[in-house]
Amino acid sequence: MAKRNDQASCPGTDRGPDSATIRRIRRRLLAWYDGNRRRLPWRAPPGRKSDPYAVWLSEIMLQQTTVATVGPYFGNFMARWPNVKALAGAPLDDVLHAWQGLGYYARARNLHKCAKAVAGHPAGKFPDTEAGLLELPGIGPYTAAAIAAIAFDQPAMPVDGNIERVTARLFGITTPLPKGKPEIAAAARIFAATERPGDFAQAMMDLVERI
DNA sequence: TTCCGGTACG
DNA sequence: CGTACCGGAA
Repeated sequence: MAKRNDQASCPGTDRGPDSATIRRIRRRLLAWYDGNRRRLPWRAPPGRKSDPYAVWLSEIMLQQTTVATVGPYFGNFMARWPNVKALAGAPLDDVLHAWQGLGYYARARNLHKCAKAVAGHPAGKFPDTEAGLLELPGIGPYTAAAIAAIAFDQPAMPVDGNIERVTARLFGITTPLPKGKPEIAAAARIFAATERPGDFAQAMMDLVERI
């Protein structure tokens, strides 16, 4: 990895926000988040460490359902299976039944499979890197980045359709999708390489509600 | 009623 | 790379 091979030889695709712009947007976004962050059951209070199990569980549920709907299900799961070991030890049928109403039952199966995989590890804990998380059942690129950032403060940025919209808005990127996707992804990625990756990710998520 | 969406799978 | 999954929202 001696040299960086960007698209300097490809005219028209090497655009990106300059560092001053990025710094300005960072400050603005974090300041906004510090004053407007949503209080969510799976979200740790400011300054406190979040529970990776809770973050993982919520992210899996939120893949397919709104915050309002997930709320009660998340509470039920946490009350019944407070940690990954408890969930791993539960009968699959119980998990599927508790999942009833959320849809995408393949994910409930993967949830259970993932819990068993994690609990089966020597450490019995979730991997704290994006790459490690990505290997687990039911965890794709988006969820791996979300958990890495929120639970472990790793420099990762989950990018879904909403984050794309927010990023495009923040950086004034007007290139229409899907053509502007690489440009937007590049901007979002720069965001992640900062000191408060978890807060950035959650700020982006919360900001969606205000756009 | 159509459209939308992370992930796994074909 | 396209499709299925399953409910909610438009």
